[in-house]
Amino acid sequence: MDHKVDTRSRILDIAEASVLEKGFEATSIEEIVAGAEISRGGFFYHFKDKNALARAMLERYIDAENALYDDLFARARELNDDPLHSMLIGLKLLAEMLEEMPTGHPGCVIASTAYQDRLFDEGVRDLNRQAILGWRARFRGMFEQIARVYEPREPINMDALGDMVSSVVEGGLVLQRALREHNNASEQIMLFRTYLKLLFAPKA
Amino acid sequence: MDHKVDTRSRILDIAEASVLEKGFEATSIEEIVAGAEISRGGFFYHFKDKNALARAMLERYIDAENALYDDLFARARELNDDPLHSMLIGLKLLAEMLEEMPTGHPGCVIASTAYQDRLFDEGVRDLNRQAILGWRARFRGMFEQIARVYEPREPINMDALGDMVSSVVEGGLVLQRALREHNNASEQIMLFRTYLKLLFAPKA
DNA sequence: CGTCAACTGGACTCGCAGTACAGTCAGGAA
DNA sequence: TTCCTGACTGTACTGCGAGTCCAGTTGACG
Repeated sequence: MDHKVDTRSRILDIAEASVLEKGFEATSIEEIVAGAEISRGGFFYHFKDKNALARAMLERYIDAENALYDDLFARARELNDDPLHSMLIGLKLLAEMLEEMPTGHPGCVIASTAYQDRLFDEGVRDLNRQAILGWRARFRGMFEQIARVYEPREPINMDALGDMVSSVVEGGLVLQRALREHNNASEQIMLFRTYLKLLFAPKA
Repeated sequence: MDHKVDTRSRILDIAEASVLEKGFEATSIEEIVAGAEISRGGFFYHFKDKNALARAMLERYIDAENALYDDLFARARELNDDPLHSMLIGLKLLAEMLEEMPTGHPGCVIASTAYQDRLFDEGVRDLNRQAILGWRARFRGMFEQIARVYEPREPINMDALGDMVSSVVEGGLVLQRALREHNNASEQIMLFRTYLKLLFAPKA
């Protein structure tokens, strides 16, 4: 456990950085082993093929993202007990966090795998799917809690509203990548936040 | 001009279908020439390399998308002269259109190229960038027109709001692809429509 | 001392991008 | 009619990256 901070994790770290920067397909095993300072054989000792690497990366990403959401909205809830206000605080924290990520955000791995479907097996695709469905359920639950206190001003499909968090993050990240700007995702989150404010605003 | 409906366009058609289905990298020149019933030499006669193909595809996509937006919002404007209401109609039409596209929507090519950056040269990336900036300007203009009639209920960054159309479409398409569902993008558009309704609702 | 996990290193196959180039073939200009 | 050119075909080659196979090394632990 000296400089070999667990080779497997080191491979994942290198791969992650490269995939975030240029995509999965464009990331060669060659450069991963060069970066991790191991041999090709060593790579295949840990991962049967590139698919297995993708799967492991996705698992890590999704766990990290879920932990992040858990933490963020738990902190937000501590700051304000009202479901709407704690959600607004959580989204603000999320936007701030996105702004502080110079290169990229795990979220884009979701999009990345989505658009390179055929490169991945059913397992990878299913991981991706389950992650998004998990976020849908998570946010749907939170929005339902809000709706119990503040009646929405317009009828809303709660599943779609739950998806909108992921959608707005993913969409923002796509813009960010394509435009080479740095705050599109956080701006989109802030717009979504304003949406919620309007949607659940008391009629009074 | 008999069965050879212009070989170049035929190549683009085949490539387009394949790229929409499985991504650019996973689309081999081999299968394109097989589909278009030409030789490998024939392909390279028309396109210097895969990059040139990507560029031509993107150009076609962007033109088509712009023409679609022109048409859609022109029709919407004919149906209602009010800027807000015609925007709401246009978004409804857009959502309906997205629902009727079984496989995919050109929009995903934007995301696709964004996430496979390094495969493409500066020209391709710039096309992508200009397209998104164009949509930003287009929608920003429309929202400003609306804001002149209906004062927004919350202060809004108009550039970001313009981007939100693209963001919500792209994000919805990501979800759609990952979840293997078929109406996420149109649902997201409809949510965005509700947003605009709330944002520009008269205070009365 | 032996064993086992965690590697190294090299040789090989295969598929795909891209290059090179010689040859074919239809149709319009001279 | 001849010649030229644009739109190809066909073949052969290089080079790269994924993935396979496997024999051998090394360090920690029982």
